Amino acid sequence: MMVSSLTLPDALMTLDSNTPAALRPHDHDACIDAALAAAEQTCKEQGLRLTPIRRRVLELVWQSHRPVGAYELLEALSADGRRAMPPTVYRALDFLVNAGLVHRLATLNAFVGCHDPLHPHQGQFLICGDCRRVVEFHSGSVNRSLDRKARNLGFELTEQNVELLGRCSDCRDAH
Amino acid sequence: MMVSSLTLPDALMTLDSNTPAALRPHDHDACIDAALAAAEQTCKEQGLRLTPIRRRVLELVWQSHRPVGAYELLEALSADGRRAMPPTVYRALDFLVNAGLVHRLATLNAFVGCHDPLHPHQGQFLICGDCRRVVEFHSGSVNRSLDRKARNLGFELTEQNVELLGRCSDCRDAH
DNA sequence: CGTGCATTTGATATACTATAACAATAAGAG
DNA sequence: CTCTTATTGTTATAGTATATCAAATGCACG
Repeated sequence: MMVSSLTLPDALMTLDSNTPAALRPHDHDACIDAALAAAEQTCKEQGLRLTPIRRRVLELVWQSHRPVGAYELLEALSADGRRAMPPTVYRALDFLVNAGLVHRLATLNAFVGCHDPLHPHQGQFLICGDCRRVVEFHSGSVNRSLDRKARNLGFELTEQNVELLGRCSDCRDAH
Repeated sequence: MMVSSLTLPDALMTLDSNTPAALRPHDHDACIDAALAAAEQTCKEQGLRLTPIRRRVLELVWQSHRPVGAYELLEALSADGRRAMPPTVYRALDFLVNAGLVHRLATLNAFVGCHDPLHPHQGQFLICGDCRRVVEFHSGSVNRSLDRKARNLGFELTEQNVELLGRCSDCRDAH
C-alpha cells in the first residue's frame, strides 16, 4: 500500500525538521518492514521465538502509528482466518511488550509499536487527542529529572510510564 | 483510629527529612480530616456540591495512601448500608477527579487522594511495587523538560500522566 | 528418529473495569 | 411553590484482561 503523500514531495518541503517521523508523510510499508526486521533481529539475539502469531500481531500493531486495542487485534486476526480468542492476542502482546517490541499505553488501554526495540528503554509518549497518533520520545533531561526526584524521595525506580496528551502540529494547523 | 507508630516517636528520629509524608508514620486521621476540609473549601470556592456520597467516597479514598479500585469503594459503600451500584461510585469519582480532589492512576486502574487540591496541577506519582503506597510529587524540572520536549516535537500539551514504579525506602530496608 | 520435557497455542469460562440509558428524586432560583 | 437543573437509582451492557486445563508444537538429547 503506497502512501499517497509520497506522490506529493512538495508537501515535505514545508515541514520543519523537528516533525517526528510518525507525523510526517512517509512510506509506511517501510516502517512495518523495518519493525519486523528489527524484531527478527532482537528475538534471534535474545533467543526468543517470534512465532507466526506473534509476528502477525506485531505487524498488525504496526499498521499505523496509532495505538490499537487488544480486541481490535483480535478482530483482525479473525479476519485472517484464525478464529482467535482473547488469550491468544493477550499472550502475543505480553510477549511483544516483554521483548520490548511493543509498548502499552496505560491511559488508552492500547498498544503501539516500539520505535527502537534494539535499545532497551522506557516509555515516554506524546498522544494527539485529535488524530490519536502517538509519538514516542526519549528525553535524557526528563529521565535525569525523574531519577533525581525519585532518589530524593527514597525510591529505587524500576519502570516509568510517561504519557502526555495534547495536540500535534497537524491537528493544530487544521484548527 | 490511632496509628500505632505514634506511640513510638523514636522511630521518627531515624527518618531523614526527605521521606515523603505518606511514607512516614503519622496521624492518618489528621490526613483524612485535612483532605476533607480542603475538599469542602475548594468545592465552596468553585461552587461545586460535595454531596454525602461524594464526601464519603473521598473519605474512603483517603483511608490509606494506597490506590483503591472503584469496586473496592463500591464494597465499602455497600458496607455502609447503601446498596450502591457501579455508576454511583464512578460518578462520584468522576466528580472528585474533575474537581482535582482525587487522581486516577492509569497503570493501576485505581484512585488516590490528591495532596494539594487547592493548587491545580497534573499527576506525577511514585508507586511502590511492594507496599503499593503512592507518593505524589510535583517537579518543576520534570515539567520544564516535558514542556520543552513537547514543544520541540510540535505538540501543545493538555494533560500529563507520569507514573513511576519502584520501591520505597521502607521496602528496600526490609529487603 | 524417537522420546521426553518445555514452550506455545487452543478453548472455555470468568473476573475486572467502566459506561449507556432512562427513571426517580433532591436542590436551588425565581 | 414551581420550574429547572443537577444528582442519584436502577438495569443492562460494553470493554479489558486473566485463570485454567487440554492439545499441539518445538527442541535437546540419546
